[in-house]
Amino acid sequence: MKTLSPVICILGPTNSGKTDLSMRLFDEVSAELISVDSVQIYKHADIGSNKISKELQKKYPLELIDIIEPNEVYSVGEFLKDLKHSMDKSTESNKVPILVGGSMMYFFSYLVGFDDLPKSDPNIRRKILQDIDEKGKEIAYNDLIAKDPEAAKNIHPNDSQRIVRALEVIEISKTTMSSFFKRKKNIIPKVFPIVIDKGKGSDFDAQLKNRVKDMLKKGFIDEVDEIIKIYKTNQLPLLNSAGYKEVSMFLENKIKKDVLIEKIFFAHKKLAKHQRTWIKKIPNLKAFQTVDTAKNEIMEYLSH
RNA sequence: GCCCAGAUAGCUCAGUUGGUAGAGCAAAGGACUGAAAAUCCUUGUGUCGGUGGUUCGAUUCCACCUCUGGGCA
Repeated sequence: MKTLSPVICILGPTNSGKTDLSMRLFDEVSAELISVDSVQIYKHADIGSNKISKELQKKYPLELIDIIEPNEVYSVGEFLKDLKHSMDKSTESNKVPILVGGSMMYFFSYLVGFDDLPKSDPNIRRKILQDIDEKGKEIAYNDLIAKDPEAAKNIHPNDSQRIVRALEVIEISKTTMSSFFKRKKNIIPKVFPIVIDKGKGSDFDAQLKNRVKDMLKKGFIDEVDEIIKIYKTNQLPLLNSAGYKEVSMFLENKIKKDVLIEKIFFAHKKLAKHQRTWIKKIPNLKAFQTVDTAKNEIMEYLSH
């Protein structure tokens, strides 16, 4: 039996140097880079999700990017399965898995735990959504209180997305959603999770703004236009994500070009804020402000 | 120089038939179990441009002033 390799996790808000750090580690250790990113998962979503260039990808191959079409359903559950495969692969080839990315719920589920709820069923979901459309979400929420008061307690009456999900789980499983909740701990023998964040402030804002300008220069708008043409719809989860939503609104003439940059910038700032809120909840993270200090500490950890 | 329209929260603006004001965006904090870069929750004192006047009371009416748009010379 092989000795288990330690697992390095690099988390952090957008624009913090995660990718940089992962590539520099790759230069020095025999590693498998694995993306933890709910948008880079998608094919065609390159510029807006800040994927590294095709050129760099040759030198730094990334697992779990470009694995699904934007019109396919994907979610945390799928991700955890895919992640397991990628990790197994890297263990077999004696490489250190380096998980890097900004999808904090994915990281949270991997590091803290996740339960086997039934996966979403499009037919049942459609039925529930239709019901809400006809009768309103108040009725749906009351329905949830009746069927699963425990779950309802933790869901706000306005949060229709969660109400739908809870009703869906009940419908599929014929039991309550809360009965699944155990936060079953994943067993990770050796894991070294770190967060890199240079902090908010004017530097962060300025860099983020430049990054957004860059995206537009590289053809972000064309990218979104292309995606809408290929899949013949703009009703895709991808087009709801930070930046993609704004560009798609621009293409529908709902916002003007001169405010587009600002809107995308704000969307990304909000994303960073949301990511930081998640990060506070993840236990045992080692925090770093610069790529250098983080890299040194990780190298030191790996040398034992 | 004249005429018109503005000046209200960090930004864009609403409003008060005179009783000191509120939306969206931004900001701050938070929730989060198969859409999660999603979805949702909480938080609003701001010389209501300045100075005077009328009034019990003015951000609201009046006068003048300053500034900003636009038009005419």
